[in-house]
Amino acid sequence: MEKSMEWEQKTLISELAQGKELAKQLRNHLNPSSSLEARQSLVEKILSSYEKALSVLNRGALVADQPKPTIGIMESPHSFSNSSPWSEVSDQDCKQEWNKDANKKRKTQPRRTEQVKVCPGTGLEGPLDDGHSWRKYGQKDILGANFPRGYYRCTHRHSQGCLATKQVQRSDENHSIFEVTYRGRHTCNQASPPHVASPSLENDFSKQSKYHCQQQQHEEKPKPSKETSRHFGIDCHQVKNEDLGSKDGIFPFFSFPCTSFENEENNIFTEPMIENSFLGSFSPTFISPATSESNYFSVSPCHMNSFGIGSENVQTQGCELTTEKISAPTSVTNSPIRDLDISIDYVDFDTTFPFDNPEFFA
DNA sequence: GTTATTTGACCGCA
DNA sequence: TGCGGTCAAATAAC
Repeated sequence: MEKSMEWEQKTLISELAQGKELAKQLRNHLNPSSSLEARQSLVEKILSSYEKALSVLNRGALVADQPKPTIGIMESPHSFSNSSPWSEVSDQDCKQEWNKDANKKRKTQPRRTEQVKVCPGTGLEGPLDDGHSWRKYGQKDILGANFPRGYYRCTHRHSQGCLATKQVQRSDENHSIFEVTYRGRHTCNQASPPHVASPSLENDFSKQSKYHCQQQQHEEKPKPSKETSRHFGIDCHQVKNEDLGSKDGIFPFFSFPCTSFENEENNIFTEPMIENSFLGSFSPTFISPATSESNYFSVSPCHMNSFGIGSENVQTQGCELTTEKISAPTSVTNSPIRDLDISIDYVDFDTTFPFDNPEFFA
């Protein structure tokens, strides 16, 4: 508990410090010779940092007096209770929603959207490995979208009644970006074999020649072998929390690629810290296997700083982000920690934290 | 033979 | 009634 608070504190400090650092960089970019792109990028990063910090604070205020769920294994949706830190509005909604027939549509179901950018050449071979196994159950042309939307559900749907689903939609504007929308909550307890190369989502969409536009074709690569698929990477991974009207935290997690945690200076997640603070509490999903659309990507070190989200465009849509869970799938070959699922929920937030202490913000 | 994917059909909501 | 989401049979891959 104490460790958790310390970790949260570090998170806040890290985010704020990062914001400060980025602001400094932005200042340096204020001269006319600096590119607009660079400035915009910095602004986004700064906003991201502060949003992150604020979300931690907001959530902390919300959950301070509430018991925390154990992380990792998604709670059964039927087990939602008002004692959950994710209660508030969404709990009721979710209970209502989830009590319905699992097969019924749940349009109001809380969801979270991630944007996964595929870097051509280093490309991404599939949707993010969020530590769960997914099976595609449908694909649909969406009005106004150039690319079809893929529908996936947890492979443990039948065996364990896991109702989690996700939708993968290739972005129209940027074909290298996949928007992954998660719905439902994993109730499965995964105990699967290690990562295995799997069919790629990129291929999935690539195969659909009718959706190929000329512009895109140069981006599309021939179907890589399983071996080569390991060398693809994510350039950017944006995470949005949608439907936050629910304030639910049903998907209270970020998901981002991370590095191998080898740089203690840039990463607050040093290996010992991870082992001591995180791994011990992680669910099996933390070390879950590759999924049918798992990624095997290498991640540039810059993608993991401070909270590991720094250079990621982590966005929260709508209002507050009440809880967060961090998933940091990494290359099997690159990282000693393959899948990192870190829930900040796990961290107890103490409202007695000395925010009024000037030293904290120094 | 088993498992995963594809795809047309169906259902329900707006 | 159109559209998004899901089902389930057919097919492919392993």
